Amino acid sequence: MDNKKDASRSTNHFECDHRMAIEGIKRGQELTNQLKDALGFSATSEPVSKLFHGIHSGLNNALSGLQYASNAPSSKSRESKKNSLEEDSLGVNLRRRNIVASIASPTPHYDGHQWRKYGEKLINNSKHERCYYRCTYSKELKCPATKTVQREDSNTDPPMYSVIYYNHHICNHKSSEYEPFVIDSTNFSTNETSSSTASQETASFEAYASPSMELHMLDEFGMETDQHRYKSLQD
DNA sequence: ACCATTTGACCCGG
DNA sequence: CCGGGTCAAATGGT
Repeated sequence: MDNKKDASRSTNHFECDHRMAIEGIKRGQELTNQLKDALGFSATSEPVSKLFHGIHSGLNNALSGLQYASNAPSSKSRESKKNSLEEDSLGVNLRRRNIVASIASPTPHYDGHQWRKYGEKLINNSKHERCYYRCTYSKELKCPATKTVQREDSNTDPPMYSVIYYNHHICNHKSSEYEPFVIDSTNFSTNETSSSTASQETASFEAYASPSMELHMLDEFGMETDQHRYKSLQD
């Protein structure tokens, strides 16, 4: 329409800074997760886990703020033959990718949402391919949430995957934005000892999760809950 | 037959 | 033009 590329010009160097800042924060998130893994059981003690929660919240807020600030509408004069899903009914641009969370996990699946794979790509300096998922309800409920999963190059015994979440879910939310979600788990010790034999899901663990807490939850409880489910998915 | 995944082509920004 | 993200027809499983 009438918005030209004027705004992007004046904030050009800011966008550059945003990029660097965002990269730095994402790096911080990854390292925080690695640190928590390295701490093992110690990381589950209340003061320490509160610290991690605080770190996650701070980083996540900073990330959200930066991404929101650098979210200025750019000149959209492109009109290709297939431009069907530029915007949905809510005006959400389905092609814009706003990072919501970035985690490293040995078990990137089953984070409380259903995903549908729509692509797979071998990335330049990576040994493994990156997989692209979108919310199962992206079509019915116009849910814009997507995620990418890529196995990291490091040959750790449980292979680690970098998971990046884009856009918040607008599906399946009932009353609160901070929806509690349930993960069934026998025992959720975060150290890697005796995790392979955990089998029957008898107990259920539930917790309230804020968006920043979600990072914490995903990484911390993803390990064992995913393990048996991952198998059933792959087999 | 239906639905999710696979996979090569296509799109698009840098 | 290249690299990363998405589309959509083909494929496979149930």
